[in-house]
Amino acid sequence: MSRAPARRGRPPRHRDRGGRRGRRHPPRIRDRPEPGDLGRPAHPARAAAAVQAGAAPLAADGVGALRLERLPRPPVVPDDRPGAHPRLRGHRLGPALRAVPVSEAVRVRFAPSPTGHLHVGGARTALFNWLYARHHGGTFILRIEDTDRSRSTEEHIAAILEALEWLGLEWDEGPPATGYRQTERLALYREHAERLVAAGAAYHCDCPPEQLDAERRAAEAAKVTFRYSGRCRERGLAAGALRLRIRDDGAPVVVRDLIHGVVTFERAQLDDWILVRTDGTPTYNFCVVVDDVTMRITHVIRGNDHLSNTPKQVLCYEALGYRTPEFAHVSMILGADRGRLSKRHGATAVQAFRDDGFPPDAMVNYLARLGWSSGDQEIFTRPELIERFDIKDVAASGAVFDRAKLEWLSQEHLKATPPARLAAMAAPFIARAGLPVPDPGRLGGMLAPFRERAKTLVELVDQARFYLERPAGYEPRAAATLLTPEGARRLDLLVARLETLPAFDAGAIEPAVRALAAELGVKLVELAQLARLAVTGRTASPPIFDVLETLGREETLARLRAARAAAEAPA
RNA sequence: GGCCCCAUCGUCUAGAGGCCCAGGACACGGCCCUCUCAAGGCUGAAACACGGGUUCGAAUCCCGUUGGGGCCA
Repeated sequence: MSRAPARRGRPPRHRDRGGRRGRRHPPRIRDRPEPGDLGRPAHPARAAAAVQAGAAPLAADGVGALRLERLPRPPVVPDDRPGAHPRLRGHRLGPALRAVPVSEAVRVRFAPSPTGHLHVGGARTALFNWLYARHHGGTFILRIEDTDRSRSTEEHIAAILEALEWLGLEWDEGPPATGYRQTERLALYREHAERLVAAGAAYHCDCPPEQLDAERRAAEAAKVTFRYSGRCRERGLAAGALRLRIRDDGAPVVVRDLIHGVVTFERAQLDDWILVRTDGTPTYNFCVVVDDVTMRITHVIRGNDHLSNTPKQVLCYEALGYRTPEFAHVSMILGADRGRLSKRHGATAVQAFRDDGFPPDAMVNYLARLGWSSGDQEIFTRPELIERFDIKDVAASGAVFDRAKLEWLSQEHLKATPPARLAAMAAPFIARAGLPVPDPGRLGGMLAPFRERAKTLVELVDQARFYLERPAGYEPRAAATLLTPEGARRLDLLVARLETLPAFDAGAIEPAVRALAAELGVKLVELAQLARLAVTGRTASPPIFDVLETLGREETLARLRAARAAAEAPA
């Protein structure tokens, strides 16, 4: 029996909206650069940066030539050209800050900390990166941020890789190759720190933590932002924590974000933050900048919780003489109470969903639709996601995780899964239940009718269980009304009819049973439910005549007789 | 506390000043189909957080309030 494709053919409908949208709104420069833009002279600053990057490409394992002079600040002009990025329209930007056409060289990364399992929020961030890379034919890089040695473990790393593999988010660069863990990149951080010091862009500070804490508390009491006093700025110390020297010129720090538009931070809110701690360990924000620079990341797509860190990082890029990547801060996934998603809201680990029997494609579909949309379409295959994904369609607001919708999508994907594939996906769950795994061909036939009845593979295997073993008992309430002396008589008649049937298939069984029902003067449902209970032990199953056919004559008769015996036994 | 982000049905979202007394989907209710359970078809209820402004016209732009979230070695 052929199944409708996942999309269930509702094609031209949303083309309306999409098409209309396409007509009414100017094409974005990311998609189609305006011809007029091509001849525009590049801004000197940008050109310089491009030359630097191009002339001295940095390998992931090397530093390359670093230039430490500052980029001149571009003049500020409104970016209201028709091709301007929709999220950046109307903002006042310098040309060097304007959206540039996406080149073929898109490089994105997912950088989890191995301090726990991969949770759905991280998975969605990884997915958006992956989709962006695949959509643009770019490179998806996996980097392990394991500088927090006390909480990072090999087990977590393995679990994260496993979860990503299960989701099908294969990475182009990353483990097991070396150079993609921060602990393997310490020399890089040291080198960059030294260069910053040599250029006078960073300085050492030996202010004791107690003093800084006191100042922090004082600032809080005075209801102002805590900023480092700058006491050690000009002391020329050779040791201590390393701080970035922020030029306090009063100009706001501008973060361009592909989801949030332009976000400005007052310079007065920023201070000379610490790049390297007194004990020599680099801080998170410093590592991220060095890593993203040396890995030549073009688009930083990450969680919203990093937006507040971004101005600091931007200043660090500038101090290093690098142009900043494009940023896209994806909203967080929330629990039903709109609070941060946590275990008390239910499962959050990707692997828990795998174990619950969700197909990876369904998980990917759900995660993609959480905060992203493309017209009215809900069900997407992987290629469709890659084709349609665009950061401009990612929502800026947080999204509540809704398991019910995931379950619906799961069923939709299950319905579109060919029997052979279904058998392969279900086999591990059958084995886990301690049941024998039939050969794939036969199993596929058994499981196919359950696709529209089960939300997960676990449910599916449970419902199909009667194919894999004889019922251990009968559903009590149904047994009380069906497995009676009258039921025993009917089972006898059923056995007699089926025994002599020339062909044992649904097409032959159904008329025989209908005829028997007519002769007995009972409704078909009486016999159907009786047979169903006898053969499956339950009151719900796929169409009973199909079930009998799949079970085969011998097994059917054996189960019918067993039920008859149970009906005769004293209740 | 300071700063930043966010705000359309219960949930995910569409929405780019008039196509909107707001569309789709999940979940929920009803009807149909039916050997059970599903699936499917039809259908119902359900939202622009609040207050100001701008405008002939605001879900949409601006300001504020409220609420939620995040960051602050």
